[in-house]
Amino acid sequence: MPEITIKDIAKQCGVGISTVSRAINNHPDINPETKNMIMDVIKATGFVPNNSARNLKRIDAKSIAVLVKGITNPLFSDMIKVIEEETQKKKYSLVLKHVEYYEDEVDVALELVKEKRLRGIIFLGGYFFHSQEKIENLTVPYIFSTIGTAVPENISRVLYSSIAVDDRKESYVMTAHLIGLGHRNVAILSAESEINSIGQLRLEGYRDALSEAGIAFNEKLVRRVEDDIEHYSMENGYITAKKLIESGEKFTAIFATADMLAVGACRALLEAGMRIPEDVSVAGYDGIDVGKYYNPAITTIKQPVKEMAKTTIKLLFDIIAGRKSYEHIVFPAELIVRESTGPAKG
Amino acid sequence: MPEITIKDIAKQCGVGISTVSRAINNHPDINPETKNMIMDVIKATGFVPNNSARNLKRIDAKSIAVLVKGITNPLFSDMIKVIEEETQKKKYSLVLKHVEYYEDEVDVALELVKEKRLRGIIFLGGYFFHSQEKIENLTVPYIFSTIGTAVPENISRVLYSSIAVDDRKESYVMTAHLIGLGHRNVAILSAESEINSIGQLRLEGYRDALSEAGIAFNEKLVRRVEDDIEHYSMENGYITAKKLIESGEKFTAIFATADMLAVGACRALLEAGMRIPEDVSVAGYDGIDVGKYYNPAITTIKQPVKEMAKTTIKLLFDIIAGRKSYEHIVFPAELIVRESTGPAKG
DNA sequence: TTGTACGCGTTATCAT
DNA sequence: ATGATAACGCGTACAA
Repeated sequence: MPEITIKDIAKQCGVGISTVSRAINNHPDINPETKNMIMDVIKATGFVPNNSARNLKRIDAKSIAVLVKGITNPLFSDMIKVIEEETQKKKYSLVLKHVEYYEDEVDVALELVKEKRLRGIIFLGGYFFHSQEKIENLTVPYIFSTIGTAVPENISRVLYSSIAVDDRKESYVMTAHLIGLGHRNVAILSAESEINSIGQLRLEGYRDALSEAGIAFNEKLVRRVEDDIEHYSMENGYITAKKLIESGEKFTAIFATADMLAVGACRALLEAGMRIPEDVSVAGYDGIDVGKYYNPAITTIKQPVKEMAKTTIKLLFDIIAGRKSYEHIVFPAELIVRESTGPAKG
Repeated sequence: MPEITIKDIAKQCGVGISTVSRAINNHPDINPETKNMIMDVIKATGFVPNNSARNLKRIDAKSIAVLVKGITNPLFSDMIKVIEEETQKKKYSLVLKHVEYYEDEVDVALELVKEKRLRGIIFLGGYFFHSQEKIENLTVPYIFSTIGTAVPENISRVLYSSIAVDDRKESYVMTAHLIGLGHRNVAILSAESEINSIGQLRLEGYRDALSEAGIAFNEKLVRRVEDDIEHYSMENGYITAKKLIESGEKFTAIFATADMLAVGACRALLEAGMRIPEDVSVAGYDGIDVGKYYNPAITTIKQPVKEMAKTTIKLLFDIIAGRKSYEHIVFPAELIVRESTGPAKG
């Protein structure tokens, strides 16, 4: 089928191509009558301009992009919402791009920058071990928002910006909370083992608290989630906690390094006939809704998602405007004690 | 900054533009040596082809798109995963596009078809009250996958395809289950009131069951969720259930028309000192993970999400291949009785 | 196997 | 206010 183009519209209206273009793009230099007439024909024919051609020609798109790796993460939804709002306020348009787990987010970014003439990028999720060489090709400002992400340590810090929570420290806080309640055998449900991954950082915080309290680190209490299903899922928390229980290893508390895992862990404990927190305390991490509504409500580390998102987008626009060149901001998180943690048994 | 183009590469390599193009696109007619040389230069310079220009030229992209309205819906994640897999098997590429709640999904589709030379579209989420006129401009096959969606009733059914669950019937099944347990005062947590919205359909199923059992419909037991926060969220379930409780209206069961709402409702009941299901039964709808892991596990209507997704993508490819022209498929859902529903009190 | 030249649909520039 | 025309960056006939 012969796609209808701006030329056809021009012909049908008996005007020049540029006049049609003016009508479409709300240009000032056009007679209202002509414009109306053209718009009528466009409506009637159902003409839709080709974005590829537009992007090709357009110098300036006034748009930024968010590259999201792991759309499942409920924390991202909130962040994206905030980013969308702020972007609109600045009269920018936002390109939301979902990156497959097997894709390289920098490659995707590189493509997108050219394709859409982006002015900036926000990376949400993913691990960042990109070659400095490659990332130097990214000629627009970009920010790593490290919620569910590790900050790239192998790249010069002046090259990029980041917004993060100190995962190691906050994880320490949570573990210390449990130890403070008298728990000596604290199991941890942990995900990725890659260096600098959040999973790893949270594990280190756990070890920090242990060693500070003079508690020997027990490898058997560190349970890695299944690798072949989604890492931070309730199912994985359930499976991993179940294995822990069946292992016979003694513990009075479980620190699940994500609320999603904590929910699954709770279920496993309950099914095994254990009470929470009377028999076993359960702690999560992230501060997502489900922990608040679960029964029992789950003690967690709440990341200030909205504030982080606001800061992220503000920083990006500051960099775009040349008011800043880069910045690395660490946000404090908050320990929220709810019903799932209590004094150690006995 | 002067963006680097295919011309620059050609010049630097001392070859013609088309040769570079051949190298990039894995064309057969090219000397491996030449190709390697070119690829090296591309790597070194960090050249990335401009997708807009490519799309503009390319006649055939072998790609389809999924337009998702309401990325928050956990059901969508599963569907998308399946669709991605099947699409890859067919050697097609998939464009995943998030549609804002205020955007018209057909407009977005129209744009995208031109921009990316799509061969087909799957609509996930959104309400479909589009003018037939507009939708007739959509010249590629499209399917409405009605999970969290209402099928467009105002458009000729030969124009589109749909994959759905009979919301009214399944809702009837759940309500009948509760009535069968002896419940006479069943409250319902319901969302949208637009005609043919899933919220409305599920409400009708509820009324069907009531009238069949000879139970008078009590308007006061129909609780609409807050309109200004996300409809199908735990928070909304919590707030709405709390209001119901505080209203003093008598009920022994709550049918939450989404599992997310059910979770919030459970929390509200528990906080009010009620036991589930001993004092009040709670039923959900959708069959998402959280219901399975909640305490108590929530009785629900499980939509066969994966099967539906598989059928959707298969149907789309059938239509693209011309093996079919359109089809409307209704999937049976499954009542899963778990811990949150039991005999009526007293 | 390789290079040249045209056109994809649009916007921007320059006349008019 | 309007129209002709040159890019935008790439793919692809076609010629070599």
